[in-house]
Amino acid sequence: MPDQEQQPAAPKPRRRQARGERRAAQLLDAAATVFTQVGYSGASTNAIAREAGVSPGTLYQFFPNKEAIAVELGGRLLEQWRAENGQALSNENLALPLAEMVDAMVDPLLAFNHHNPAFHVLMHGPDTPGQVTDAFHLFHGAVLTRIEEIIASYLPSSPKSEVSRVANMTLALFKAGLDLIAAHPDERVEYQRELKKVLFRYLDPLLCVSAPESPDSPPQQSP
Amino acid sequence: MPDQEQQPAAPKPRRRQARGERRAAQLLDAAATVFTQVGYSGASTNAIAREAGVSPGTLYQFFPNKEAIAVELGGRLLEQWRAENGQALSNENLALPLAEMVDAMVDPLLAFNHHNPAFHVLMHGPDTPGQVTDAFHLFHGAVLTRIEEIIASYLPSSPKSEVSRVANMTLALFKAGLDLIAAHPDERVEYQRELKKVLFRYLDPLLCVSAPESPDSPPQQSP
Amino acid sequence: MPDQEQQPAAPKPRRRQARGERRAAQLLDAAATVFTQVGYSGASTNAIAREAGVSPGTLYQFFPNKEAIAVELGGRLLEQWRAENGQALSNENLALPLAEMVDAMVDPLLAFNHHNPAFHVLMHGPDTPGQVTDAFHLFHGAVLTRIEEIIASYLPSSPKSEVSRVANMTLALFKAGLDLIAAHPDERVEYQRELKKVLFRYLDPLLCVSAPESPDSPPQQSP
Amino acid sequence: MPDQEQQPAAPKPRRRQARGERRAAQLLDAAATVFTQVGYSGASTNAIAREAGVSPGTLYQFFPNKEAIAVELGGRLLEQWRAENGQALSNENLALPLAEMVDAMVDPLLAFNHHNPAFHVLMHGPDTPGQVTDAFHLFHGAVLTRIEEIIASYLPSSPKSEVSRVANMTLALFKAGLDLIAAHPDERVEYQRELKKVLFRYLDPLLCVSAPESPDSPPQQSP
DNA sequence: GATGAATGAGGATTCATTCAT
DNA sequence: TATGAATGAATCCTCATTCAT
Repeated sequence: MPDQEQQPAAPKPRRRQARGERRAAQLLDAAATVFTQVGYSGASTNAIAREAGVSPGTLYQFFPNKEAIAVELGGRLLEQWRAENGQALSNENLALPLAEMVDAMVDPLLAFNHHNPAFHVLMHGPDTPGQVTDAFHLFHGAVLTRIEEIIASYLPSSPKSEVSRVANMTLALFKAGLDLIAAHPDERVEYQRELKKVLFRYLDPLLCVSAPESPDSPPQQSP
Repeated sequence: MPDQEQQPAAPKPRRRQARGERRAAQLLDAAATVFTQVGYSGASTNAIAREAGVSPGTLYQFFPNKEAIAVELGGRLLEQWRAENGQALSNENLALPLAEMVDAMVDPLLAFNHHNPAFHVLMHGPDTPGQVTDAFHLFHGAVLTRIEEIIASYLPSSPKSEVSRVANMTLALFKAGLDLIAAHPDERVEYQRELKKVLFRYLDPLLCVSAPESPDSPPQQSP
Repeated sequence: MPDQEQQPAAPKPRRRQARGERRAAQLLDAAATVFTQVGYSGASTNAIAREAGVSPGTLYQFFPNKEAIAVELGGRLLEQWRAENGQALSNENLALPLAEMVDAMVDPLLAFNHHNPAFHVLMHGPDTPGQVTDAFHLFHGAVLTRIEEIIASYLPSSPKSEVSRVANMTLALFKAGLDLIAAHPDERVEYQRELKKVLFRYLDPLLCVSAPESPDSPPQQSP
Repeated sequence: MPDQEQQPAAPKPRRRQARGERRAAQLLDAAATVFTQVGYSGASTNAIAREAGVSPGTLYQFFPNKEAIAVELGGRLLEQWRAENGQALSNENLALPLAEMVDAMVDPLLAFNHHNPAFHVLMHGPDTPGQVTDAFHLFHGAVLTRIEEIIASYLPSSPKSEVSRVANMTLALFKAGLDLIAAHPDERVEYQRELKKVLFRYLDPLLCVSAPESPDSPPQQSP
């Protein structure tokens, strides 16, 4: 009965996994489903357990509370995203022209969101402020940090606060697009195109200013 | 126990109705406060009643359920918005160049939202889908319709579906800006400026194409 | 529909009473019953509500939580005790010789406890430390304070700390007697007598020392 | 994986039993710790297992239920007490004058309780009657029996029922003292002295009456 | 109209205990 | 034998809504 796990350096990695790891994953799957169906506040831990086909007690063997489920689900989505798309983007895309960069980010992200609708839910969090503690800040923050890195590479001479602001705005625009697509599933391609327009047009002028080496940037904001 | 209230325009519309009207307003005020503090899902009808200084039973004398409160609050906000800003915008602004138009819309809207934070809450609705039935569709729809009218006046030759899409996107962008400002209250002016950039840059190219009669379309944001 | 209550000085005593006051009392009665049957930790709020013939929600209209029930029940018992026995003891008994004083206190207290077995429960509190917060400290403290007053009147020249210690011990002895009687209901008179012996013999020598005017106090502690 | 343990008296009582014995002891230690911290009702079997560093399943391999843990812990405490103090007291002390007898019992008992705070917990049991079945009756009974023996030796001519009653009262007084010391840890010596006063004064007159053969009964607490 | 009492299903979470490995 | 997963009823408490007064 060998452990699936291979961690040569860790002497006692606690083999609480075989069944447990599977259950945890099962529960996260269930949580993703329920979150998607009824939102975060609407999701009851009992409903998640039921969806996972286990008893409520079992859920609490793996997660100390509802928020922790969201946290871990967010973590898993992030990992999954990186596993699927991470490497490609990390390095190469930073050199791309903006239009292609936007394509290279938005298309896979929207595809990912399409296959993992819980992503959308976690990006928004509950409408009840005060419950937006760790779970969503973590997730949101992780995404934001990545965007900041990318933006920073395009705006190397801008102050940190502005980079941060542009990143925040970019993320907000993306979320807006996510909402629209969720609200108009039959116009997903159109809205996807529209979203990319928004992002491109928002970011393009910013880049021209701080990247004067590209001589023919269409819009000049202030002549 | 004489009524303190003086409504010169409505001479004597039944003491009861006057008092009732006041109660309803009181309750809507309370709802706005509570919604702002704890969000829509977080707001309990009991809390709203308490905030209004009345009993839960009284609340249900004026509103059949929690959602109806949101509906009416939305209606009242819309009315209030029109009363304060409506006329000015309705006609004159349609002729403005885009940059000024964006200013003329965004600034007052953000100011309005600043003074009526429930606006923000109602624009988003609960994170629990399925509860987003009437209340928020109504409100959202009302706002959207107005935006569609404006967009349509700028894009007279575009098909309705595209006008609608652009309006939806515009509204979504505005909501994104609302979120950002709510999340970064100390950078409100910066984000306000950023939001206007986004809107202007998104809309400007659309207009150029379909409105060739304005010769100097290349954006001049602030002359 | 006149208010039962007569508070001439209070202009707005809130007439939330008629039914409510009755329910609250009902709930306290039920709580007393349940506490007596299954102890404080064993008493579930649902069980108390059921015993009172109301729904759990109703209970929470009157008491914010389980502990508050204990607090109010303690308060009510104290009031009831004072109403029934207070005046008599308050002043006159302080002049009595100790043996009569002990009789005058222990007999009515035990009788009271016999008719209000929740008294016993509240004197002990839950066996779970950390839950012994307000509810039981309040009750215990109220009883203790009264004992301290009495003890102080017998030991006028003793330092406060010693008075307090003697009072604490006296109360502890009384609680011990309470336990014994609860554990041996068929020997109540015998244990009652025994308890009085304990108290008398414990207190008598203390008094002699500080009250040298009583010449023939049987035990002399140090010859 | 050699056993660290060395039990010279039991040469080789099965490796398993040795380990098992150790586990049980481990669990009882953990139980003592947890009981002391959160009381009997507050102690969850999971918490005990965790404190012992084993899994809940393991706990149930040694004890059929929570109560059994208390029973065995009580047994172990009794054994331990006997091992440490038993012989000395058993025979010799019965001949002592009361004052010395009280010293000879109370001091070691309080010391023992100080080093084994679970003793206190087990003496009281849960505040939930009905759970006070075996576990606490056993423990309490064992202690009581010993006290009865001692009392009986001082009251040889009294009826059994009275001996029993005096023993019960004595035990109750001792428990009261335990409580006081637990509640006032910084006054432990004072309360210890006070407790001995109580016991001496309670028991002394009883003894004089039925034991006239000791000529100088009038108490000399410390010669 | 207004009040506050009443409801009862449901929510998150715990826990003694059992089972599969 | 030890583990940790699994159970499910029970706990305290909340809330939208209704009802008697």
